[in-house]
Amino acid sequence: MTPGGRPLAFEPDAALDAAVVTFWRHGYEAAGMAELTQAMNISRPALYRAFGDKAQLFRAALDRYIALNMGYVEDALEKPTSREVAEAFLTGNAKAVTTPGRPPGCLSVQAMVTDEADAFSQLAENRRVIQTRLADRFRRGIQEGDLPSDEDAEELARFMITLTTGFAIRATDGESQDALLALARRSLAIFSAPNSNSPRTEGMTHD
Amino acid sequence: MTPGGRPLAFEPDAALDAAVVTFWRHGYEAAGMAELTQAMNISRPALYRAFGDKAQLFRAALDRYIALNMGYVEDALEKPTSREVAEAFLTGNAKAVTTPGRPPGCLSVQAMVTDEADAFSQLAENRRVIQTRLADRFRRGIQEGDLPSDEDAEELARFMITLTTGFAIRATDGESQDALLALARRSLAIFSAPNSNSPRTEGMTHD
DNA sequence: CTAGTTACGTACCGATCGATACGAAACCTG
DNA sequence: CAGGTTTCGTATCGATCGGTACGTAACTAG
Repeated sequence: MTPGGRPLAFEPDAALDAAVVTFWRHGYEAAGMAELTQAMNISRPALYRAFGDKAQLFRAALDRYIALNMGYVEDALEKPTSREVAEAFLTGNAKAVTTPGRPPGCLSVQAMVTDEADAFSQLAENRRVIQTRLADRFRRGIQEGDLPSDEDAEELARFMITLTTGFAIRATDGESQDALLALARRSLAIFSAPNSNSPRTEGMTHD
Repeated sequence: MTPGGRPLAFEPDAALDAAVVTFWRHGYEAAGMAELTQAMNISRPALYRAFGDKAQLFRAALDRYIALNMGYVEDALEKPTSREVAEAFLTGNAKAVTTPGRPPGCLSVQAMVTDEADAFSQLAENRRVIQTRLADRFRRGIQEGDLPSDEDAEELARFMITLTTGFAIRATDGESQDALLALARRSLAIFSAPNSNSPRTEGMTHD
């Protein structure tokens, strides 16, 4: 059984890595099959046999991208305090989107601009999972007392995601890692000021 | 002289508005000529006669988009204090990227994800102009004393642009206007905390 | 009217898109 | 070896891409 047949002439993981880079650089639609096959150094039919169609290839590439390039999320979530979680999340992202030798920005953001419902929903789901885990972590922080009791965990998570999304686009626009790290650091000011649920004691915001 | 000839059968500005919406929704490359001509309700040759090629049409659409949908930038820059400038800029953007009846997000961000060097450089230039004007305004704020003397005007401007870029993507992801407005308000916490140039930035959590 | 000018849109261009048919080649089993 | 299985890549598919040639229609000037 399992007679074997002709063996593969390429390393699937290595080819997938090349696909990751291509999608990372160009997004989903702008990454053509011609460029993908050239980057992966395999023929077009070989790509379809190994990975299915373009949407399935993207799915596989996204999974590998997350596994290889978004480890900072897990690391951040394990930090002892909410502030350290936020700091690790933001600085980890700032570094990930400006890593020398890799495309600037974030595959998940580059490919968000697409009509393809498949790719879009996968990316939105990935974002939502991270945002939920951050919110859960901040909720724990409220319970443990390292965040004010009237803090809005969802809003804080939304703030984090919004910042990292911005980091990704800024990186593709050529922003330096140092500049993004400085922004990450200063963004933590949100932990040192009254939140939106606090009563308007200090006359800081006047709508 | 100038005998006239056959008159135009469509309103150029109305057609351009339709092009704006199409680029806004899909970005530069994903907006096909077929969809553009259908949205603009003119034939393909009519489009090329009136606007040149796709790149020129995009340029015209971008100019019109800026004129009609980015007025909040000018409004913000005229505010009396740096903090009010920032608040108006952020809230104005939050509203602009979630205006009912218009596509969510920002044309300038949607179209940033593209290989087309023409479109990309135009958008990058637009961003750079706004960022520079913000930085200039914040520099004035430092001179006038409404910002600390050790504040980094460039960094503050970078922070603003990064946030609004994030707002735009979050909007396309379905975030509500209220949620973005809350983020805009809370982002102003950066004005109430020591900046990165102050000695000993770390370890100042309130506890 | 005729001549000149400009815009009209059908029909089409070559190039590229994602995706495949198909015969040859490389492996295993017996 | 023969028979079965799997991958190989050339050559090609129809659809769509951005862009245009060209004959016709609508206007003005004389």
